[in-house]
Amino acid sequence: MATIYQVSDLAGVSLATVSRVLNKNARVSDKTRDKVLAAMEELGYRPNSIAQSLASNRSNSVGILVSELDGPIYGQMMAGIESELRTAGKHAIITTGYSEEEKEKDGIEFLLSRNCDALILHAEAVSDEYLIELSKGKVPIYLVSRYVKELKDNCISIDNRLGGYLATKIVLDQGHKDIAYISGRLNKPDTTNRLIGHKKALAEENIEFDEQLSFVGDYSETGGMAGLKYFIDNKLNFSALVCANDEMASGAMKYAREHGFNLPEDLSIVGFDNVSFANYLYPKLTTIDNPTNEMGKMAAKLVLKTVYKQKNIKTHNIFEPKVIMRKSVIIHKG
Amino acid sequence: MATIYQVSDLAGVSLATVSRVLNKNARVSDKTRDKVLAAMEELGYRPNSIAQSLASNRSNSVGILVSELDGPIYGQMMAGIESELRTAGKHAIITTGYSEEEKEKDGIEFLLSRNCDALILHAEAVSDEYLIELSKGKVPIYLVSRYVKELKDNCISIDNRLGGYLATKIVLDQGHKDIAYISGRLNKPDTTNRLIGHKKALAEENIEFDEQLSFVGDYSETGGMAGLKYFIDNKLNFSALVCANDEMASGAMKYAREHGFNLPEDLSIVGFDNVSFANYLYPKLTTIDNPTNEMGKMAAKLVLKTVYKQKNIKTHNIFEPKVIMRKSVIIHKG
DNA sequence: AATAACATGGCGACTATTTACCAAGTTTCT
DNA sequence: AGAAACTTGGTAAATAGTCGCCATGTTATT
Repeated sequence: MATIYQVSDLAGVSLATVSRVLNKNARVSDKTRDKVLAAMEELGYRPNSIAQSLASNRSNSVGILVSELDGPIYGQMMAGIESELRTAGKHAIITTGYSEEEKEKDGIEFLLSRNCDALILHAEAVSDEYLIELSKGKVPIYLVSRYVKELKDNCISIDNRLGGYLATKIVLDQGHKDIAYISGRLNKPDTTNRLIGHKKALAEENIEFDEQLSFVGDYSETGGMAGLKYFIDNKLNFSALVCANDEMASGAMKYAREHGFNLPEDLSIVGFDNVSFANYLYPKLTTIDNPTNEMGKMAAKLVLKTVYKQKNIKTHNIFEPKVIMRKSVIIHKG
Repeated sequence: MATIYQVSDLAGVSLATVSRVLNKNARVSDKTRDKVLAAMEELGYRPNSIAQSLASNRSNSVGILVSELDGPIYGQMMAGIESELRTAGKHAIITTGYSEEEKEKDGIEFLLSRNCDALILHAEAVSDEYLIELSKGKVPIYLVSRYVKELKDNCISIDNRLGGYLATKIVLDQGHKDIAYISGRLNKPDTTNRLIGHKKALAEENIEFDEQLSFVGDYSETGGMAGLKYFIDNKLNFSALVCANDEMASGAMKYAREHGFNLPEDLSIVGFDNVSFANYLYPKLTTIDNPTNEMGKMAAKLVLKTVYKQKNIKTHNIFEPKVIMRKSVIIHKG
């Protein structure tokens, strides 16, 4: 493989000039630049990114940690991150944490050992304290879909409180009064904020929040099934069900259908996230859009702006959830 | 960040010895190894992977090209690749080609410019010739879910002919005789092989393949909808539909339901791939499992074995598709 | 106790590039 | 014409390791 020495030889130009052409950090006359570029072309020169990294102490790579590679949400997030980084010539080193504390820490260690210039983390299991401590290190970290107050400028998240509010508002607007709620585990702020939003929507309609009509699931399909089973087994009265994510909504749908419900006639259901399969469910799931793709893009932009000092990049940290109306909610006939 | 010099200082040992400990390529007495490891620990030493790469001319990174980051298939494939590579301490640089020739080439160029030790490609748009040419370069390439005869040792693929055969066999076994088939575009061997399998299954039952009852789709939901529309508009007679992938099966289901079909009573449907949402469809889709996750793992193992010379790794190149029985096919009442 | 095998030290070359610096030459402007 | 601004050359240090060689010292084997 050709080196800059050979390029400088062939172009009849000094090493420094070749470097200047490569890095665009100093004036080079058009004539000499053309000579250099022609020489590179002729030699098929490709800068050795590893040597560049070593000398400049920059790896031009950004470490990405997601919970899964094959979940519908993470895929979109990665797609967003990768496309932004790649157009900037940076690359993504991707690894997974499987929502387990030890594995997330391992993954982060792994990324640090690869000399990433920054980390974009979708860490779920690791504590706020750990992240705060980590952020004191030399490698800047950015959090997607997680809000940690102390690191708020480096967080990209959605307004989960508003999301929870909107989800419940959908069924309220259709006249439902008895609304069951399946939450995720309450140890994450995302989850509790969705619940707070739910309660707020109820309060606005002067409906008292009924502890009995809420269930703590685990964001999985089976969690949704368990939740609906619980409500039915306890002979509770409800005409609508709001779930804190689409997986649980899907599970609830399955359980409902297996137990003689006609959907959506007998039960209106709202999900959260708007994952890709929400559109494949029957009936198509009404849900709240969680713009993970754009959040991924924004996280990447934040890195480009703050770490790589690119100009003219506009960023914002909080995204607004949007209502996606489909077929799983109907007007309450009461 | 600490360097090996500081480690060797602190451990009271030579540079060479530290390197020996790091690379495990020469005998080091337990006593000195412990001293070295203790020094590393104390300094928080982490080898600089970039300097290692430069000096050893190995980047320990493998470039991955997939068609999308957020498709159900590619996610599983990446998950398989990444987990294998990571346990071996190698890392994955992931990029996308969006099934477009130019973008795939760009992506490959990008990966080559990052000094990857090998490429694992799920390239769909690029020609066989291009890949063969590429394989003559210094960086070895491996193909997933694609079979190119000239590179067969570097290809991981499934037996699509058998898959197509099994898919059609499912409905034949339930007594169906009039079987429609929605194919993908016939420019890819995967697609034509599935069709060949379909024809073979028909032939075994002495059913003549009816050109009218086959439609060329594009592997998308709308392709499936268009296919079913075509069969219906032409007033063709069929009780079962075999689709060359799950997306098209899902589209056909939607179209069928919107046009008054009761599923699965009025039409039995078989998909192909067993993507994650197949289980969320209603009725749950009977399909052929395409073990992309394992294929990804196998591709990574192949790289570990052939590029990184790891021992005791067993590999094979062709995977067998399996039937996944669910609810979208019922016995033919006729 | 002699010899072989093993463990370690020390050195130097090598990897491809960045970065800073100063000097010298060339344009351009006034 | 003289000064200022721009362009280029040349050099050298720095980046953090790998790799191979040979000499020397230390154990183990017989």
